[in-house]
Amino acid sequence: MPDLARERLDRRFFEVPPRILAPALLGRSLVRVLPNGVRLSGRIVEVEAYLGVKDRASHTFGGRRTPRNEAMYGRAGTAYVYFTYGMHFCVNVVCGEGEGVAVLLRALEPVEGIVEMIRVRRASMKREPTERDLCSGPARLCRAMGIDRSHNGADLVDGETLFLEAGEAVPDRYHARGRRVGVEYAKEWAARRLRWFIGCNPHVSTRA
DNA sequence: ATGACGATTTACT
DNA sequence: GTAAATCGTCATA
Repeated sequence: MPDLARERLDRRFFEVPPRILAPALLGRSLVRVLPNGVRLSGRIVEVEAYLGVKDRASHTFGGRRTPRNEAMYGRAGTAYVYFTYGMHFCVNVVCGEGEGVAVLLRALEPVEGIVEMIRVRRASMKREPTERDLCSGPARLCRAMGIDRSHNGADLVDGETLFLEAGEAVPDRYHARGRRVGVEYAKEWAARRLRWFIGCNPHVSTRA
């Protein structure tokens, strides 16, 4: 019989507002297939919604549209990968209807390819990484999963190297919410509770 | 051409 | 808790 958790999420799943998609992504699987065929995956345990042109914390705030954020205006189910702080990549799931809205993937619980993830993450740390160090942050998970500039604009619905599988949705009663991280510059938008995570999960980036 | 700034992570005090 | 690392991007000139 088919393994329902390994079914892909269909396009319609992503064609919803970011505040709907964000919590719906908890418990789903982000899958990366390396050039050598090795499969890496993680269960999504923390996300943030970015509400587009009206949201001061969003890269598309005020209708800003540049080569960098172009992918964020793409069709629902597109990956928006950006480079920041001169050294880190972060990945978003574009949603809505081409209006520049997306959900940032902030933390995963490693599932497949953990040994490979440890090997990669070890390179950027002085001490030996623990399993909790691997994907507990938006840039950490990209590093561990081998996600970079080349995945910007990739299709997470039909893609071959980076995509989402159904996994198992997390019931609302296990959801925790809070302010988004690192967006203090966004003034009143910084206080909005647009971050969702699995409250009891040790792989989230921060619990606050 | 220049300068300020990150949707972060790491190590160190 | 604080500070350094590090550079692509974009607004300004």
